Amino acid sequence: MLDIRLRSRPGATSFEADIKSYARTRHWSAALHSFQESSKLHSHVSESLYTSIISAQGKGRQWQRALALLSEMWSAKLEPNVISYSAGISACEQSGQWLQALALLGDMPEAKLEPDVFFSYSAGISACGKGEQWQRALALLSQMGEAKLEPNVIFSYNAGISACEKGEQWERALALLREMREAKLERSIISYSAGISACEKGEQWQRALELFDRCGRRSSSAPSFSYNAAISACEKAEQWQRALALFGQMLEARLEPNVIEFALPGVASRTCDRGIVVR
DNA sequence: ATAGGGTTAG
Repeated sequence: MLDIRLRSRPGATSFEADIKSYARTRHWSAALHSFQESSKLHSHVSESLYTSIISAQGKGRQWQRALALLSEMWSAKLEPNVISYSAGISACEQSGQWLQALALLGDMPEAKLEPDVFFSYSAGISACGKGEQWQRALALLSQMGEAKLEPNVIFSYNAGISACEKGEQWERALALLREMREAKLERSIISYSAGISACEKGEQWQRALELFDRCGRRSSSAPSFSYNAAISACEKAEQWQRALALFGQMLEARLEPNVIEFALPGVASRTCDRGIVVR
């Protein structure tokens, strides 16, 4: 009996668990609803719970809600910290609201918070990239340099390369890769993949393949991304033999191509009809 | 001790 009553009015921890599991399973509005219930029942809602729910709103592309929750924190006498702000910036980024993302980033010093290289800046740079604001993305990158936000700027560099890619600035993307090398920053498979994609958009398939060779395409983190970008570059340049060769290499390396990778070299219909590999 | 996002293809 007692158990049932306890369950019908769950405590804070149970709400937290519920909310997080809703967020994991992408039930954003259920997460928010659960959160609102929990706010009603408990006088105190933790910063971390607010941050989780802000993040969940971002994933559900509900940037207005995310921003509203962030300002609600102040009225609830909670102090949003770097993590809360980063979640907010990220929410704006995911919703394509680069201006809002930059506004939040700019608000941080006023709240006596120092933007974090790992998340605040990279989310802001990504937001600019998505909004086709590569100049602003690069401005943020150099702003970080001035603020001496070293050494782990790899994430931000990668976001910057991607911003150049989206803005069709392949030369600048390559320049960033070079800068990374000079600064002795580790260029991950992600850095290279973003660079390859930039070359692809700029119709520089030879350069794309050069980068592909350089990145080693070993099974580090997500090698299929770099294969994908390289195959796509060949496909755009009508280098179908090369695209097929890369595709073959992918199979040899025991990477499982997905449907799109099948489609790219123009072999999709034949191979897929025979039901090979694709699941 | 509890939260936060670095890439791509169609």
